[in-house]
Amino acid sequence: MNLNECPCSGKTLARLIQPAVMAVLANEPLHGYVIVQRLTGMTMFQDHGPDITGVYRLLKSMEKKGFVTSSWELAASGPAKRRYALTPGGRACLTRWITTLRTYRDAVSNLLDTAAASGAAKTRRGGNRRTPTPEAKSDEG
Amino acid sequence: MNLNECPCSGKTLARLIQPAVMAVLANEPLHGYVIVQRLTGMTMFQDHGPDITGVYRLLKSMEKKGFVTSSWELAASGPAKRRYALTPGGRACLTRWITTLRTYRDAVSNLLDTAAASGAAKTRRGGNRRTPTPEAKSDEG
DNA sequence: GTACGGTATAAGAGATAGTCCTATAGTGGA
DNA sequence: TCCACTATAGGACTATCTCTTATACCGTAC
Repeated sequence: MNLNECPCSGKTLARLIQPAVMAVLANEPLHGYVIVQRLTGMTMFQDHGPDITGVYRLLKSMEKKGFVTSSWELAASGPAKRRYALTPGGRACLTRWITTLRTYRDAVSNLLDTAAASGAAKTRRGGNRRTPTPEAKSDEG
Repeated sequence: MNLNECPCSGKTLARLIQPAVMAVLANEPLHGYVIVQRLTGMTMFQDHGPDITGVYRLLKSMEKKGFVTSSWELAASGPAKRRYALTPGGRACLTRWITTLRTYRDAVSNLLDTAAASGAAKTRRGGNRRTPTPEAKSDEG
């Protein structure tokens, strides 16, 4: 029982790299490496950043699905870079993601309410502040 | 390119079954089947409900990790039921989940902002914000 | 002139999580 | 007997994610 190995630590909260990549690509075509840097600055990857291999792998699969296109960029100096751009299909996917994310955020809030109402959060004593939440009036607890 | 097979459809938005199960178990010990029914009523599983096999599988793994305990309940009629109860360790995990979920909700909001700001949501017309992207003038290929 | 770190891409192997299909067992109704 | 509902669960598969390792180019330090 090591809570640091548990998903509750927040380390493995993912499954959202796809929309995150699409979101940064929606602004402008970028190289994989730059995408990773952008993602690293995002809230969802705060301290650790996404796995680089995973991002490249994802970009490959996204290209296969037609969500992005890529082209090699040969600069005068430095290694070749692959430049990824969002396709109209990818943009449609991102648009749908936005709806999904709203639902998701809602679901997480709902889950938070359920969890908080269960009393699991009451580890600390000293008067659980009677939050004026709507469920305060329900006859539960 | 079938968006119905894409995670953006919201079908595969999961990874949160664990805290959901813990949240419903925090109130009272329950049978697996009842847990599934409770989950089905939650926002995050609105229309489809969780996979039953997955929930039983999860409960097993949670027991192995020490987050729940189980005991067989032999009623006068009907098949034997396994009754799951949250352990103190499981409760600690749930408490941590609450913090994680807040962070997660925050991250999703942040991602929503990024995605919405990218203009992906602007499927409707109404004057596309004049954002002459830098690569509009460079002809890279 | 090579060792090191940064930029840039990517495959292999494995872990984890979740879904679909199937199997079991008891109860009750048509 | 067949079917539906309650109740639990394994097998096989897929998707996703991580860890390790590999490559190639570049600049700087020693």
